[in-house]
Amino acid sequence: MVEAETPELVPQREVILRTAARLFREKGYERTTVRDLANAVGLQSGSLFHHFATKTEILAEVMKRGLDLASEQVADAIAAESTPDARLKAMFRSYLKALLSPECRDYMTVLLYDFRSLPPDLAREVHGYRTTQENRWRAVLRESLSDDWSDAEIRLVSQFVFGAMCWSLQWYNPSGTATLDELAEQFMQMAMSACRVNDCTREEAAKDRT
Amino acid sequence: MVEAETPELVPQREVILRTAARLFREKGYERTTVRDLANAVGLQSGSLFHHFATKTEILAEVMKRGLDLASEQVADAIAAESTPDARLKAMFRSYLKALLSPECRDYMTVLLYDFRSLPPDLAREVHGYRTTQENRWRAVLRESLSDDWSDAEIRLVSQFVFGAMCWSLQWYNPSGTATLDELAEQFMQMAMSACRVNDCTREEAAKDRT
DNA sequence: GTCTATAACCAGATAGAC
DNA sequence: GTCTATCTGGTTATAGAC
Repeated sequence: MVEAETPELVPQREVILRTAARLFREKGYERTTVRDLANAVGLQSGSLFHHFATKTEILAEVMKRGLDLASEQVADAIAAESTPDARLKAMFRSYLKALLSPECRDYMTVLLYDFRSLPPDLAREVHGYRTTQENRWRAVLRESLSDDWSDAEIRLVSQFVFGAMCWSLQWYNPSGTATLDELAEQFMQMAMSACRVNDCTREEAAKDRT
Repeated sequence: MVEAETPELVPQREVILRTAARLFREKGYERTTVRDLANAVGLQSGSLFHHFATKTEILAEVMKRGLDLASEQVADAIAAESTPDARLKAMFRSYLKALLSPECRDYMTVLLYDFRSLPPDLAREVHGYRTTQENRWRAVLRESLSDDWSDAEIRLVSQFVFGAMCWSLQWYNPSGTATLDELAEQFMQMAMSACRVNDCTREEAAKDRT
């Protein structure tokens, strides 16, 4: 049905989640009251609890939504490439672009900053979600790097490069001079070199051993 | 005086700040009550306000203390080296080691996560502190990279490599297998290669132009 | 599904005795 | 400097009418 595209028919639950992501990013989860959120979507505070049982449930949904949105974009970009090296480059490029895209940015920033506000059961759930994704991205790295890299080494490289990318949520300004595409290109190159030069180091070490 | 070294003579204000850093890191600033903090240092909640005017003042002090502690260690490490390249390597190594050191880690994590809880005036103050430091580190980068790098390019590289380092606060586990020295060495190498390979890219681009 | 009204609780900060 | 006692206001969540 075409009606599904009209803004008026976006389910109220979705509107609440989108608004929550924006407010949580701006003010932090703890400093955003259910009254703030309700008013921002044009409701009274009590009405929110018809859609969500607790405030923390909203938080967890925002985080999982962020992970879903980002992983979908990255998975699509990877699937479009046919060589390991091209897949790795596509992963880096699309990961940064997905993180900083207007659709994802609020959700992912909340995931980054407000993790400590989740109660233990929801924390486990979200953490599981996140781990699943990280393992997927590490598999792409593994595929492209030489065979003798240990799991620990792969993990270290991925912590370095994905850390650099995630950190962009701290400083990225959408109204800055560089376009998102340019930024993604340059970050991809730095990420590739962080991987490759580690390869060089290993080759030198191997030479030393012979 | 030797007495200054005995634990009993550490000023109460210091004890409060140290404890606050630890609690804020564990539970987040907003979820740590003044009662939690007071009890953790063996006081009643009202007594805290003899040492600090407001809860946010404690937060700002914790953040500035973290920046001071880290920058001191990095500055010392840089000062001990005599070539630009050695200074750059020393900066990367010491920055990671300082961030993750038991003395700094709590403070710096609070700076990272709880920035949004600062009222505007304190936010400006802490942000100024932070900018001053970042400019110092960028000067070390500039000194070691070829002359034709623009300010924007320097900024991008520093955002990448320092982002990767800061992100370690998210995942670093002091009781893990690798020592902090090993970790710092590997991160330093990846950071150096992210800088250098950007140099290679530029050389290729220069060749293309001729 | 949304509203109004409110329950039940907990927060930061203050005042004055010691 | 620390304590006790308390003020004031804000918080999540619920109940029942519409």
